[in-house]
Amino acid sequence: MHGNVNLNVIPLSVTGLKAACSQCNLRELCLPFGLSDSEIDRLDNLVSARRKLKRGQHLYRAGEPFEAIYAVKSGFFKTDVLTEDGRDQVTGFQMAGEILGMDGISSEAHTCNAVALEDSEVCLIPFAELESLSSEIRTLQSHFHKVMSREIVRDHGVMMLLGSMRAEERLATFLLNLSQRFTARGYSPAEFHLRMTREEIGSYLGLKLETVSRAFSRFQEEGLISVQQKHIRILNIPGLKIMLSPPGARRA
Amino acid sequence: MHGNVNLNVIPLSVTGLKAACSQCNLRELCLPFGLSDSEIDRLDNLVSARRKLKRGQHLYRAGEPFEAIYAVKSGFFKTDVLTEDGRDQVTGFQMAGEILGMDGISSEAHTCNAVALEDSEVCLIPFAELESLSSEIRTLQSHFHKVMSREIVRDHGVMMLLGSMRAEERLATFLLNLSQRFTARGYSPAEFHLRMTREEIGSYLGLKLETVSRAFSRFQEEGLISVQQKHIRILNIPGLKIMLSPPGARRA
DNA sequence: GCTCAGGGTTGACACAGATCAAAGGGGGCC
DNA sequence: GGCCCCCTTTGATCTGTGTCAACCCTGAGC
Repeated sequence: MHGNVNLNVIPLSVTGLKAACSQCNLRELCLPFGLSDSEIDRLDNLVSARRKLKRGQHLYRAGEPFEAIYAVKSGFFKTDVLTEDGRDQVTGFQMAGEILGMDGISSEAHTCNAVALEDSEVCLIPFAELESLSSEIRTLQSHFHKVMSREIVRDHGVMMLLGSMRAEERLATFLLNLSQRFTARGYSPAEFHLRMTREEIGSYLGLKLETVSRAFSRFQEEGLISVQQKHIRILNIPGLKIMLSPPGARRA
Repeated sequence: MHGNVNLNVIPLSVTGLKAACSQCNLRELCLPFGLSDSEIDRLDNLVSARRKLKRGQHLYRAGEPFEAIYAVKSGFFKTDVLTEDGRDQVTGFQMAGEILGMDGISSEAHTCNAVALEDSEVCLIPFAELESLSSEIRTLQSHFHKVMSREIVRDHGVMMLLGSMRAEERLATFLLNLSQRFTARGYSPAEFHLRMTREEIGSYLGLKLETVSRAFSRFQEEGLISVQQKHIRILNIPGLKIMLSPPGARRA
């Protein structure tokens, strides 16, 4: 049902049909973390398919039946939720090694939309089979629980950000978080391309796009970062970290 | 390690040492949901102890080692997270049948504080044993995953609230959410006591206590609710629901 | 190479909610 | 039963961010 468009457009996606966690350089970040070689082989049988998405394509939409979770193999995603009255809120950005779709477990239907922000590839993990296997492999069960729990902790961090930080603190937190996640994946901590628009950043941070833009400009004026459209270079990481405390505390 | 103070103060808490999910009127809301009688008996062996807390006592604190999750048997809790610079953010309020502590799974240490807002009682569920049992009882495993997922979905709702609602929409959402949860527990949908202060409500909703107080006053002027300190009566539930759309959409 | 559309930046102004301040009121504790 | 502290309410003012608007830049498509 899902994926037809994609398969038509990119027949070569069959190349990667076998997911092969055992061969994947993300396995230490992703679901296989902590498993033995033989356990990873069993996980390989479960993670049976990949799916390629073009920029702008939906991986799933709110309301669709939930059947699988997804591990980002490459690329970049956003998730967002909509209210009846049309407002939407970006709830997260996901990069390689991160898991998408766990919100759907509770009601057996997805509760948010997941959209590729660049051409991307995901590994499809059928959820019923994951539950079966995790009741046999205790390390897998335990690690999956940790992945879900980490999502809860991450959400609490976002609540903190939205509930009690000012605009520049939010943006600094966001940039440092990206930096840290890129670093964990072997990329530069200081230089990266944003895959999302100012509006999407704003939605995630509870700000309007103009406020995001002004905060970028201000950081640039202060020599903390250099911004050229979506290309960001962090010039002064400690300086950015100082932005995380409220202005009062900073001057004191 | 934890709980010493409590045990010293209230020796009678031993009364409830055996938790007995099978006898609990919350079992349809709580972890045992969907289990057969014989499965519930096995869960009973696992949920081996209860713990009583006086108002203001901590169930756990950020940084403490994580060993168990807790089901609220009676009473009312808040959870909050702190930043280094001393700001805190209430991340949730928990009532009977709800599960506390899942944030601690990921790092094997609690990442937030849980505080009783009134004299309360929880059932202690040792996590390692829960994982063991859930790999044997598939319905338990599946239900536990749903409970964690529901927490993620709830967090997304809070992110939506914090990221894109105005003060009165936030408070209306909050009141309707409480109303709905009290209803599910057999209490009145329209009349209840708030267990938390205006400041705690404000922290949860990303507002200052004065703003919360003013929004209460405004709802009262408009005849939507009646407020006497912590006693709330909702007079016009449909009217409150209309507050959930932004003012522009309301008048249109 | 030009045009066009969508994203981004910047400025002026408005306003929701924060901040500061002062005064009531209720519940817990002695 | 009385006192005191904390919570709450309300008013006045301030300010960070939203809103509205104009313009610029860049990259895609013709």
